[in-house]
Amino acid sequence: MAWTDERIDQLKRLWGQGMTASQIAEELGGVSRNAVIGKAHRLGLEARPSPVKGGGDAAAAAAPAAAAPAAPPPEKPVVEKPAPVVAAPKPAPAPAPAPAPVAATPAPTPAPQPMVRSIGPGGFQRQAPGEQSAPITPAPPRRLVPAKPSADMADKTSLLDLNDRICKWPLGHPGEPDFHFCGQPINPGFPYCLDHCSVAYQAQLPRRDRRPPPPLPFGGPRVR
DNA sequence: CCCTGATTCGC
DNA sequence: GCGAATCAGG
Repeated sequence: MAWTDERIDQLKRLWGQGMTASQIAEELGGVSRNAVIGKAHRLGLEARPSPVKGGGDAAAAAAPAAAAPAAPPPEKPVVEKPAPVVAAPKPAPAPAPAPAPVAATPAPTPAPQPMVRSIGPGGFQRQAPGEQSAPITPAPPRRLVPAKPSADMADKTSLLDLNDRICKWPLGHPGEPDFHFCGQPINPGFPYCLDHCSVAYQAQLPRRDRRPPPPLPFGGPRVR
């Protein structure tokens, strides 16, 4: 994979945004983490705080000092990554000069000027070049609700009701108010009742009778 | 072990 | 110029 102008530009932006070499490599595709680092150095991009560099104090004190005051270095999310689209979390800005809520300052709200952002592979909005604050407000923690908040749920099988004798087929989606499980007696040897076993398991057809899998959109998952 | 970036060096 | 191999800290 060659370093086209476009890819070099992308490398510069992502490196500047604080993405790790691994994340950038995954984003670009077709290159290794080493390739990204090597290219970054050849381009003369600003060095990052390295675990190896300096006498320990030099890198620990000097490097973050330059970048820390305004924006702390991004933390890597603890989220697992089944897909490469989880990359590029935006660092939370320092909370010190937190802008007052919009409701509290109704008077002089400047007209929102159109902000140009590109869209990443996962649908997230990339931070615009001059943009200082995180473009995406971190999702607030979900409100915790009792397992059975209402009478509607009284006879539903909740997560806490699950045991090895009842069907664990989920009905609805986690987080929704009526999310629950089937709860019927299981088909012995399976985690689901007979009905849901018939949904969960399908007889293996002979190869010649199988319908070829539909082509995945966008060329399918990346090859690594 | 995993991760990180830096550096080296053969191509 | 490129990037795998290697180093070395977290």
